[in-house]
Amino acid sequence: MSATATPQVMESGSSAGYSDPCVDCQVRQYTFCGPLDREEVQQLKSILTSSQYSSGETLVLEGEASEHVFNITAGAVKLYKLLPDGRRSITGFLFPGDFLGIAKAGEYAYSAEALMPTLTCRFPRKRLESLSADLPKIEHRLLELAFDELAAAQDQMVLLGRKSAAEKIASFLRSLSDRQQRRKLPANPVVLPMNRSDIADFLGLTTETVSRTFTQLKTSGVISLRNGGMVEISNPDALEELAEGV
Amino acid sequence: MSATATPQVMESGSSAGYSDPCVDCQVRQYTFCGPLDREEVQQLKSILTSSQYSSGETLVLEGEASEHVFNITAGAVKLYKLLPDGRRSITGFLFPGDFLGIAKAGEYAYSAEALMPTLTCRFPRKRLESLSADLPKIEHRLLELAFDELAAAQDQMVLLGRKSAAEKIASFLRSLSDRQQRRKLPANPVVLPMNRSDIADFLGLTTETVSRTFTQLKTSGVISLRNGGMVEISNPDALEELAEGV
DNA sequence: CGGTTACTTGATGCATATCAAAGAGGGTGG
DNA sequence: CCACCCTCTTTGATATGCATCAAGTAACCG
Repeated sequence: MSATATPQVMESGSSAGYSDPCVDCQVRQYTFCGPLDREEVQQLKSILTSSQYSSGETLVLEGEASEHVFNITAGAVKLYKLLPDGRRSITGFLFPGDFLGIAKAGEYAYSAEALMPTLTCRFPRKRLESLSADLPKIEHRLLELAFDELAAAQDQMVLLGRKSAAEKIASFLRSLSDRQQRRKLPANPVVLPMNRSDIADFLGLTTETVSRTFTQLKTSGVISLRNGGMVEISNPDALEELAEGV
Repeated sequence: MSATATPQVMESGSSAGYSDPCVDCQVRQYTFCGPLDREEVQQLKSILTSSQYSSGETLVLEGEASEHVFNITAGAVKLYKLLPDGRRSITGFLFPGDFLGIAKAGEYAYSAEALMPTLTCRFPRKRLESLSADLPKIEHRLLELAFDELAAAQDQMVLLGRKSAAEKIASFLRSLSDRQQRRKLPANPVVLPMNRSDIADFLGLTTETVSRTFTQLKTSGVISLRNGGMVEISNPDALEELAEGV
């Protein structure tokens, strides 16, 4: 297993007279930086590193000491865990505004890999923790985010444990569409930065079943497949019904 | 769908000259009350209600306004979500020391039902939140607990998405055994307060498959079944290997 | 002790996995 | 700029693990 990639890094603490990346940040409202005032953001900025990863690069490895936490500011990331024999489970996809760095006993609980060129704000865990001691707003917001993620994890358990292949794909597309809307992007078409095999490992299926199910949904007029890995939801109501398992 | 049960309640804020239930609390170290000092615990106690539920009683219903959060102090609880057609997914089991009350947009994300006579400390969410504003230790601890739960949720996703029936049962037994140890109970035998159908809905299987798999594990000498829903782990190494999917 | 519920076991079926190979892009070097 | 190659996706044929359907058996409780 290779070591975590060392990404190209742009130091950001220093001044340059240009516009402030945190003030201009398009995703701040979604992150733990959201509730902070101008001065508090400056404190955060002083410990943050802006780092970029190219497609396929690893951000963190499961089991590594969790020295950093990240906010995704652009791109997309997959989180995954491996069984000893190579079986893989993708436990989530991250998009701009999402948080990365869940740790258990000081080690990352999963590996994370960029699905496309990705930008992050990276914080040394220790320094963020000391800062949080002074700024309880940070932990309050992190707790909100953690509860949201827990609720999403529950939904994913229902999906994995009790939904059919078609229901899984429908739920997946709806969820991505919803997340696009939360980021103020159009609900349609749904952009898929991940390949069929990633989707399969996220939904507990195989590549072939994912492909066949896409074809079925296409044939039945619920979706249509566009170039560049995009999916047009032609019949949102039908997709919704399928997803909810009616 | 019936309303949430109104449990028998014992007011605890009042004094009685007896020993203090919070000071004596055996599970405090596991809960968000853990890091508080004597005086802070008194503040918590003033907003808490001790409530008990009998087997089968509902603590909270998915979709209800989440007015309370709970610490389980005795007994056992199952958390579940339903699909419209009745399919059920059990998303977790709670034991003494565990926290209940994950909410999304002010509504419970799941239903919770007692598996046996169960005691809880129940806190009005609003009042706990205002108290947390003064006692950042509470949110800090809650965040730790939420991260632990998120890590556990990731493991459950691997289990549901990629493990065989035998691996699921083995992982399940190991996990219950570990949790017994964390509560300073013997690792063996494993006590199962839930029935086969609950286990099935937790592992994404059917009752029949759970039963057959128990029989297999028994036949192959990995476990043996005891009275009162207890399982003796006869060969912990074999169980471990199975669980990890080697 | 009878009735009820939970558990186990057996026979069969099906949704999805597996194995296999044929398109479809997409990038690169000639 | 085109031809080739590599990877991803789709489609087809077959296999299988678990679900479903169906009884029997054990445990529990009034």
